[in-house]
Amino acid sequence: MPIRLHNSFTRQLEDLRPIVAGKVTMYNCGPTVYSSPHIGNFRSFLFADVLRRFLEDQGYEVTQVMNITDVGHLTLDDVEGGEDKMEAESKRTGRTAWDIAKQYTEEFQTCQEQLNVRLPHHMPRATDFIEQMGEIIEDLLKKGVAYEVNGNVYFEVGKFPAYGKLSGKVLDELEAGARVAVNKEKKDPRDFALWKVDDQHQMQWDGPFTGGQRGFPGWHIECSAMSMHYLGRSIDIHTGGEDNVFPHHECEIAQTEAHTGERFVGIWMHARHLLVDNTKMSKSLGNFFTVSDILAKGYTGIELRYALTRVQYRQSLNFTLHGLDEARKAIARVAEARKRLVRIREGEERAGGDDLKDVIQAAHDNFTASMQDDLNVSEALAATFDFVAACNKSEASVDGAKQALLAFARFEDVLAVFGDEPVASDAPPELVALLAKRKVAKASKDWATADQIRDEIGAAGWKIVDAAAGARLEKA
RNA sequence: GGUCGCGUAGCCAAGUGGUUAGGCAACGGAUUGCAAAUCCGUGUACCCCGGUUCGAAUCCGGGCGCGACCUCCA
Repeated sequence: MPIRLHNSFTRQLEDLRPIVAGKVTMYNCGPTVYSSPHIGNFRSFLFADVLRRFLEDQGYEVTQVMNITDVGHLTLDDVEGGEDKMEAESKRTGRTAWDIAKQYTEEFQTCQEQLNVRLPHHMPRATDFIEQMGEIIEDLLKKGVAYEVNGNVYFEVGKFPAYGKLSGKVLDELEAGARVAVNKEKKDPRDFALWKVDDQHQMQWDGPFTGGQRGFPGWHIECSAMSMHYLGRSIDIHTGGEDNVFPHHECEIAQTEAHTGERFVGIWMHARHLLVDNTKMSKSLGNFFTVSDILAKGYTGIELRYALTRVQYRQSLNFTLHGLDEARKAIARVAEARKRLVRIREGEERAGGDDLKDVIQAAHDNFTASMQDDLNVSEALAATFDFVAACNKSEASVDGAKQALLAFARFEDVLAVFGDEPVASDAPPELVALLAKRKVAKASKDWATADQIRDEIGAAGWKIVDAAAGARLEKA
């Protein structure tokens, strides 16, 4: 069974057919580092991470590139005025744009670790690729699909007939002046900037193309440059949030394909936006969360990851704090089942005779089929929970437990929402001794002593679990 | 206005012409000296109205409601 993925470009599910058999090249639109990344950003990044993990699970050699946008992302208020997000934040805080970019890049990387993200192979910064952007601009100027006015360089959309195909926009509909002041420099209001002249800009470079003046690059050109640098002219998969479809990805296609004459991307994939309490996340509504906001409330990275991953990427996901509580319980259910299997494997709990072979096979098959179906994580989780129930009901043999744990390890490898394999028991010896004393007390019906010992163990941060198979200690 | 998506049991959420998705909660049971924890069991739900069909929550048409995008945004 091939992996089927939804291609935004064709609006259809398509079999993944990499350019080079067995290898997948993937580019993910990454963060703009002018403020703390929020959980909505991470829904997209986690989607990319799960995609990469599943491709690797399926035996593909993946090369993953995620850019860090540290320049040239123009603000709405000032789209044609030349100020970008980094500059705006700099003005607001009185710090340099370079400082701001550095701080938030580091914060982004910390969040990735907290959320159990497998790091992309390359995470290039736009500011390190000015020269490569210049090469593309130079070529587009030479080909006559870009033009220069007062030092500013624009891509001439009218020269690229396929413009609008990804987003489904008809050119005529992109009317001038709808939401943005008309820029008289442009031949056509739809034309977009490749290079902006601005000698006030903190981040400025000599124009990296013939006759180029000092300034900074437009937003879209960075992804074309970095994608081509690391992955070549044509790549298999390009991901981003749904808001990237237009204009960002539309512009990427235009400038890249006008430059190379080849198809830029095989499959475009876009993650639906996250909603919080059924409405768009925004600072003014008070439903805006960064990763650290959630961690500060006492939730773990993995709980947040579960909550952000559990719904398929193309469905809108409604994030709530209640959802985090549910995630915590669901994760615990999986952990409990794994713990029991570990105890059986380690000989700490009596093993049965069931090798769980059929159950394990069904779990693997269902999990794989779900993920192959355009990364249907909800179904893959259902397969996992069915497996939990089956394991709990079984009288697993030592080998059965061992194999079942390997299956759980695989599901964790792909989704990374359950955590590492739990340890059977690592209680300190003195507490184990106390537990033995309690057993004696209980046998002689000395409840006072037994309860006292339970309190002592509780005070040490552990709890006694009286199960049918005998009492054991677990971290409270 | 244009484009697109959604409406599933208390909540979250898969599925998509005939077979119990799953999670959380709730309820019942097992276990226990009591408790905690855990495990097992229990839900016949698909916005409304027409149509197609032997059969529709699933397809078609209409309606109502919600949301997203339309050069800030993952």
